[in-house]
Amino acid sequence: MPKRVDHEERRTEIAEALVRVAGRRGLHGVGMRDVAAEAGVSLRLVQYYFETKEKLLLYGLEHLAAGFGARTAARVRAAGDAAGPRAVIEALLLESLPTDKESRTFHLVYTSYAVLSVTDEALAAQPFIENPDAAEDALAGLLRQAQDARLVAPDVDTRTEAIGLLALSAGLGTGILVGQRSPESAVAVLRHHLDRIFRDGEMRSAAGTEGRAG
Amino acid sequence: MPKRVDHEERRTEIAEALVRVAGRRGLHGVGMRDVAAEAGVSLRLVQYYFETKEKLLLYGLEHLAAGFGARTAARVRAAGDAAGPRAVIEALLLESLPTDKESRTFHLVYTSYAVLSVTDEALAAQPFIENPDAAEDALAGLLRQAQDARLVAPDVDTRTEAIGLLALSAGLGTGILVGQRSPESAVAVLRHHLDRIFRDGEMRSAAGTEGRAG
DNA sequence: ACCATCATGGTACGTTCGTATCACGAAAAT
DNA sequence: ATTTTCGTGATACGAACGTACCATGATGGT
Repeated sequence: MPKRVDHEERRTEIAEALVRVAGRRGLHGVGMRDVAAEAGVSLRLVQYYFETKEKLLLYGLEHLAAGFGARTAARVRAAGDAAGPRAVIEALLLESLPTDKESRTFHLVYTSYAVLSVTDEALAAQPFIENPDAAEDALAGLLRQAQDARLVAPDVDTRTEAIGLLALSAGLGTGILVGQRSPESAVAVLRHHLDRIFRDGEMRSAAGTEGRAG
Repeated sequence: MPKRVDHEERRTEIAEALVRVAGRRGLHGVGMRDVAAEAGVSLRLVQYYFETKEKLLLYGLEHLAAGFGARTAARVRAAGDAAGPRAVIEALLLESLPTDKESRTFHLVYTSYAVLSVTDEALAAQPFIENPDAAEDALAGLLRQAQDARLVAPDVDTRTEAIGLLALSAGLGTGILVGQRSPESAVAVLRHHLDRIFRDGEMRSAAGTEGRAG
């Protein structure tokens, strides 16, 4: 047999080529031939590793989501070493803003997938439910953690606040994507809301501490 | 000449057919023939009233945006007769949530357009900047108005809050669209944030009134 | 050394899409 | 009454797309 290539690695390369061309020309209008050319392989090869386009798209979505998860985890880990919950939360939310070109590509393609999944039942809407739910749980946990550390007021509904922050950052992200809003202003708005949550926490928990512990 | 048909009316009918089929099968994968069949006319007719597909898509976007604007204005007008700024703002924000099927279609197709506009330069990104900017101005104005009526604390940055509310509602809308979130919970989150803005206003402006006016 | 199998290339096929072309009836203009 | 222009239909065309098919080196197993 020939050189016994690593299939998974090859699939990854092709999937990344798919994401690249989708970031340039849009997920619509990306064809097998485009992916093949971008990956530097023949059309047959793309067919070989992914038998059908649908499977290619599905794998591309999984790869995209996995990459985002890893990037976010790395960013959170990097921020979580020294700083407190606020920094971790900020890192988590800022990662989901299309600030640099790489992040821009991710958000564009991911949003394209999300829109596609509404009408194309083949593209499971599962990732678009599970992943946000996981993020929501994580963020709610971090907020609760901050609440325990008296950085956030005890009467704050961490679940609702987590939902709101994620939806806010998603909305700001699309605003950046379509060119309506600058990344800087989006970051400012996001920080403003974080300030609100954490500032209120300081004030009220300080008052609460006085009342309770003298 | 034959029956001298109203061009604009015909274009509207076809554009609405476009939106309908786009809501069912997605904006991608909507072809001239599909639109023609949905509108109950021949392919040639679609070509006749819109020479090219690009022009059809553009007109469809304009029609969609105009319809949304009219619907929002009507809803705001209906709410603005009796109630205060809070009700008006709530009406404005709730209209931009895909609660019923009609609104769902609008949001899906509009979002599809937005995603398209990022890569297809033909589809002007203009509507996706101008319209949100207008909504932002309107909402900021309403908040300022509420601030003048002492319903919102004077130290609230109305512009930032308007941006945040709109981004929040956009993000919640996508969450509903992909099936991650129920319309009810989205409405609850939105109301929660409105409560926060207006509740803080009552408390602080009451305190401020005592301090200033005794 | 042989052979079965893996990796890869080239290419053809059927479909669908947007667009262009040809054709014709019908009514306003003259 | 004729002519010209408008509205509409049917259909053809070229391109692009996803997929299928055939071919062929290369190499690990025996």
